[in-house]
Amino acid sequence: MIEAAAGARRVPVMADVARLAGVSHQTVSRVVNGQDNLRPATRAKVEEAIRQLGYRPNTAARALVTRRSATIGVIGSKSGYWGPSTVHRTIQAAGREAGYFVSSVNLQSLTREELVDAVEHLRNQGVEGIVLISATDEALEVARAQEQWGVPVVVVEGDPARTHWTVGVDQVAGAEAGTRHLVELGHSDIVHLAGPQEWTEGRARLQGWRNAMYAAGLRPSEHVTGDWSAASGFELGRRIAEREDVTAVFAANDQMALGLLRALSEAGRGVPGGERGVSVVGFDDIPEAAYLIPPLTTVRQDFEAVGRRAIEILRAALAGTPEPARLVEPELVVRASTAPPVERNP
Amino acid sequence: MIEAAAGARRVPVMADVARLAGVSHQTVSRVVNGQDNLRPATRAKVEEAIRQLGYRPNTAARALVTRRSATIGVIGSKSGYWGPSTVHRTIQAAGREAGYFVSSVNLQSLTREELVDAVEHLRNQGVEGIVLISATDEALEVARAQEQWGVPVVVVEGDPARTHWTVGVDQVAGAEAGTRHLVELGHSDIVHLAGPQEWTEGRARLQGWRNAMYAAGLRPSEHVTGDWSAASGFELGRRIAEREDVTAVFAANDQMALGLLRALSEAGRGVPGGERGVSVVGFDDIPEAAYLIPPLTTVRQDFEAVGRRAIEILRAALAGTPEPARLVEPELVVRASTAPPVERNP
DNA sequence: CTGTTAGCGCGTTCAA
DNA sequence: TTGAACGCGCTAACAG
Repeated sequence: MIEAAAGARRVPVMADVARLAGVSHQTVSRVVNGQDNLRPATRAKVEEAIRQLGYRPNTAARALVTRRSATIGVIGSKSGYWGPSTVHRTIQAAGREAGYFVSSVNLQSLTREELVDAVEHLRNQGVEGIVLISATDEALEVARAQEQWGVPVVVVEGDPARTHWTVGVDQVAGAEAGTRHLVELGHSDIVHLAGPQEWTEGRARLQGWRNAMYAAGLRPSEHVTGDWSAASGFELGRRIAEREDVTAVFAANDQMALGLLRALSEAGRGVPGGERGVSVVGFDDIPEAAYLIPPLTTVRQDFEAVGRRAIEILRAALAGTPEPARLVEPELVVRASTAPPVERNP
Repeated sequence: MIEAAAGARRVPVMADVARLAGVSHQTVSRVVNGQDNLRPATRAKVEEAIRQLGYRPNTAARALVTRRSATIGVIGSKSGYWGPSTVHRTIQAAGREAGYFVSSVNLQSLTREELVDAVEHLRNQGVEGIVLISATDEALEVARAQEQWGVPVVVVEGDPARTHWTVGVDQVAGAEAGTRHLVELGHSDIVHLAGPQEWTEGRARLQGWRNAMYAAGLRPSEHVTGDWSAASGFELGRRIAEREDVTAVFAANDQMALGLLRALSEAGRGVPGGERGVSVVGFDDIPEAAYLIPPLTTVRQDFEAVGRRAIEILRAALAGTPEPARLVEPELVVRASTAPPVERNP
């Protein structure tokens, strides 16, 4: 370390600022932390010294003494679906605005092992709280043990019955609205192209579809289950396309709807019109939804609201004044992929 | 703090482990850091004590004394396009695998001010290095001043001439391949639906298109410039659809191609066939590309390779053994949206 | 192979 | 309103 001693440029520390300003390091600390019992002249001197030296407080030292890392962790998943990744980005922005550093870890798969690993990783970093984005059953189970984690955990789209703090969109209401729209157009044979049932969203949307069917006095036919991907929407769509009685499909997300649109198109079944036509409703309102062929009627989720709300809840929990879960309302966006069914000639 | 002293459960520290194991805290440190000059029996004792207490090292204290935060920062953008966000997720995974904590900040817009802010934020956190994902001119300019930042910065899709460390896909080669494919099918009037020209990707793809046109002895017609979104692809596509002479379009990304497909469809111009048909090539190969109507021929980028490579380069830079930039090769994926032009009856 | 000592840079006492 | 002393939990350097 001879070089350092000899004057190689070191990162300036509080003591350097104190020396330059002619005060104690303690006074510098007060300026940095915005305390008000300081003579304006003193403050000015210190601020000038800070500027001149380009001083910045050492986060590690501060964290060590305050026992607060000013960091929160976010657990997302590696798959880049529009919804979760938008929530993730919003959380990062909101977390930073709230004065936190945001550390992320993306899971390859939502297995118990990977999840526990991620939590370990974040706890090692000393995060003050965690937001968990992908709510599968396994994730919820792990999150349930949060008392042991020592830090509050907010689960996005979690099951209120199984997690302490949660935030999300009213998935059931959204699915009901999407299905009801089809019912009101006159459809009665409405198939549900469902999402994976180990996801809370997948289950809730299935439930909403059923609710709306029963409410209309219709018997929900069986549903088919995909994996959120366009590929699965296409594969399952081919089978749906063979069923001439079907006049409408409510898909659990826009990607699957997209694959479905192509399957229908290939099968020569128009969307929405024509004698063998099929109406399609999606879920999410991805940015491309309005530009599909045809433009997709879908249920919009305000992912940014969810992300912001997640941070609000986490902050409240950290402050010791927990807030109740509150659902964000989804909104039906009607475009060109839905229309009344055309009379069929038997 | 009487409660604490009275025995309220504290987070265990190294000294607690040492006491329980009957060794010095230094020995515990050695175990924790995996040094090998330890008697197996001692190590076992310590490990048992660690397990029993649920001890975990305090990152802040370690960072303070080692002057290493074990954290790297990633700067991305709030817009959630497939490419950048895939790279972002991969970087997070690769960074963590390399033993780092990964702190992210997503920019609302890529203005100079926001960028400087993000860098400040990350430096305050004491990150050891930074990966900057969105390479616009402003971003590159800010990155250029990295000598002042005190930490190495890797720019994804940066301009090798203007940034120290960079990694990316050979955009020019990709655009050449996409355009050449159209040329080889027999098209000569190939329009380029370009990306924003302040993005290095946007410029490089334009350049590749031009190169391929000249190489084929064709005169590149003027290009139109979008903003990467499906909306802009649709708007510009409507104008392109009016030009009956155009038989092919090379779009700078898949989202714009998606919007374009709809514009062409609305204008009654088939893709790819028919007398007024238009062939379309995209760029990126988003997961939905294979399920558009028709399935999109496009240039695939290996975003995960880019993300992994970014971490490799950053690690090398941190280790003081910088590696040269190396481009990832893109790959043409031929699907159904391209075909030879049909003879026109004038 | 293991223990002792001395900080890392900062905030929290207290006293002045 | 300001300063001095102390310690946060850990690793580095040395001694044994």
